[in-house]
Amino acid sequence: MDDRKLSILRAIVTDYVSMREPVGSKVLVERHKLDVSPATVRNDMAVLEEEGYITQPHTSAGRIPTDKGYRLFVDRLGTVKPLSPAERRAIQTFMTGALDVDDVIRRTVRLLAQITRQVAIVQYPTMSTATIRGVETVVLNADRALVILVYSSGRVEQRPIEVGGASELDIADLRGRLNAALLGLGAAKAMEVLAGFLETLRPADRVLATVVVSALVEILGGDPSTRVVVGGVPNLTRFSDQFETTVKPVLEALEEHVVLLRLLGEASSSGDVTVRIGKENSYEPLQSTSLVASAYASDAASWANLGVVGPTRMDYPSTMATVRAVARYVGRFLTEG
Amino acid sequence: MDDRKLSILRAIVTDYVSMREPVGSKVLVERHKLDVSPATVRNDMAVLEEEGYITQPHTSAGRIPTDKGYRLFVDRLGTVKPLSPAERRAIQTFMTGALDVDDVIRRTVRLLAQITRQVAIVQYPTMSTATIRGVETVVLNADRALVILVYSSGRVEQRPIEVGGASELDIADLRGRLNAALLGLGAAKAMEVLAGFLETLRPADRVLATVVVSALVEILGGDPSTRVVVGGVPNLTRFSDQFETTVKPVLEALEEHVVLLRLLGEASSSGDVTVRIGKENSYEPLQSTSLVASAYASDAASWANLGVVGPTRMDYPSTMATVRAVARYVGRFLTEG
DNA sequence: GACTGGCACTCGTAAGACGAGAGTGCCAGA
DNA sequence: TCTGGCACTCTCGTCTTACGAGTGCCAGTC
Repeated sequence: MDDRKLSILRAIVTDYVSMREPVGSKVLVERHKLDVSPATVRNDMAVLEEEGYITQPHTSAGRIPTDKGYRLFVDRLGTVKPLSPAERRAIQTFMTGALDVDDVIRRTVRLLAQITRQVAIVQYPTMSTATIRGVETVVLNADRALVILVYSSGRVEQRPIEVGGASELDIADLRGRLNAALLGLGAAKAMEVLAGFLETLRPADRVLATVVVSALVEILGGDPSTRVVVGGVPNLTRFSDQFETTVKPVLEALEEHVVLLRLLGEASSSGDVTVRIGKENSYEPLQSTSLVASAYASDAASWANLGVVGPTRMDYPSTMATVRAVARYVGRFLTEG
Repeated sequence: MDDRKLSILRAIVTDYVSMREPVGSKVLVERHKLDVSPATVRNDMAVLEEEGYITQPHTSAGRIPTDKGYRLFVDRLGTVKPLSPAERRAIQTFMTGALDVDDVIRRTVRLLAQITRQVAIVQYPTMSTATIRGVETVVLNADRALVILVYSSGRVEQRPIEVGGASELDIADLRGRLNAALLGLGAAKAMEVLAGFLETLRPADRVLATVVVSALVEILGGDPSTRVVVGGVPNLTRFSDQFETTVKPVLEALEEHVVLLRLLGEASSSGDVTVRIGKENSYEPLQSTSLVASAYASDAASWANLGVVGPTRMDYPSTMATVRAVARYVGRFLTEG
């Protein structure tokens, strides 16, 4: 991959992000003073298209980046864009006067949505370090049983369920799998795992599992760290084109808090800001969007996540810088007072 | 106002609500077996239009109801539509397994959004009966002061503010006005009043007042009863027509929780379900929608509000029945345990 | 006096035609 | 390897036209 081709890709991405329309060879040469002719650029673009980095909406339109193109841009081409003084100031001061954790989170969401002008998602901080010590089941009679969740802190929660005549063997087997999957996890992580747990089972086992998992989800839902707060939804209107096909699924996805929790968790398992672009997202309704996420320190030992969701056509350098800065700031605020 | 004209108005409203397009004289006669000819209906429609109950989107289209038409329908024509068995069952069971108040509210929002297929708004229940005993101010120096809020329970909250050189006289005057407006109110009511407080002042006084009111809003924001939870936002997509003009302002309005709190409070100050249709709403971005709201008992002595927001073209009888039923059920659940 | 059938009229919408413009791919030549 | 030139394609906006739904009005009937 040629240096010039990379510059062209970079130019296409930045131009498309700011102009919001397919970019052609001529305007590209003009706006980025590449020292070659449009024809040369066209040849390079043909290669870039061949290799899947850009695509044409239709013949005789300019090119737009593909998910793969954005990925390359984010990984190798994006230059770190420093925050504007106004943004820096906003981040420095947005916590002054925060009342409690609820308030901190609400402020964080608002800030993140406002600066990035996108939809912000913030997970509640993990306050307890308790992890799951075990899942137990107690069969009461042919129809009913108890699901019991034991935390390392010693706390115990239980829910009655209807087992609809499942055999004790089945129940024991499921319990084993659940323990294998959940042991040692915090509430939030456990919730994430449960979100994808049913798919790991044979369809025949899912009837019983659905009931048990629901009970566990209800129990875990009592823990603040399994919750997320969403803000800046009106920013979705800046998608503008195609409402029914693009915005509707995203709106629906944003109400699926458990899914959001999982996506945030997947995205920011590594240390720094992480980006999931379009189809890289495991959740289909969000595959026309990108997720920029980061973990933040919620106390000395534990982490929670936050991020923003926006169109794949987003200003990645700025967004990443903002998410990183906010995550660091909130982390410092929560851990140091 | 003639009996037949009323039937025609009723027919127009129900037809337009279910078909979502302007309704003409011919189809009206066919679908509602009115025993008159289309020409007669047309004459009546001309009168109804004259009197402002219906209107034509353009010359050769059918008629659609105006806000005034819906109002008459709601007040005099709507027949109470009983809930479907499925809905009744959903309401009966949706609370089973609720963990805490947070969970009750989340479940209520989800239920309300799901049954009405509209956007649901639920105010947090009022848990404390504390009211405001007084607003105090302490001037620290030329620039800084303290705003102090004293509750009847004895609790005291304070915030520092920057007064930017306002005279002690101005500050005392403002304090007097605030006390007059807020004394004896609960946190939620106080928040509602503050939402409209600035407009009651002369523009010259607003600079200082803005600062003080913000401080009070921050303090009051600590009380759960000043919070609202919104759900079912994806249902907005069923507006479908005109995204930019219709849905965007509504989305933005839905993030203005203080405004929502005020609207809910205004709407359901009376006992039963209340409806605000289109322009009847005091908040401009929501004037293309209707609000159906009701109070619910949050404990033995106090009330909070809930409701749904939808297009003015909504099924009022069903929506009202649902809101009423949910409000009653939640009230009973909270007061009786 | 109230209702009805008939008729001319209006106006939005869908479908087609058409030109302009943007952008491309390709090729021959530097 | 790059460039200028050129024919080609495809979208988009505009214009025209035909259609159909729905109306208002009027003269006639019960």
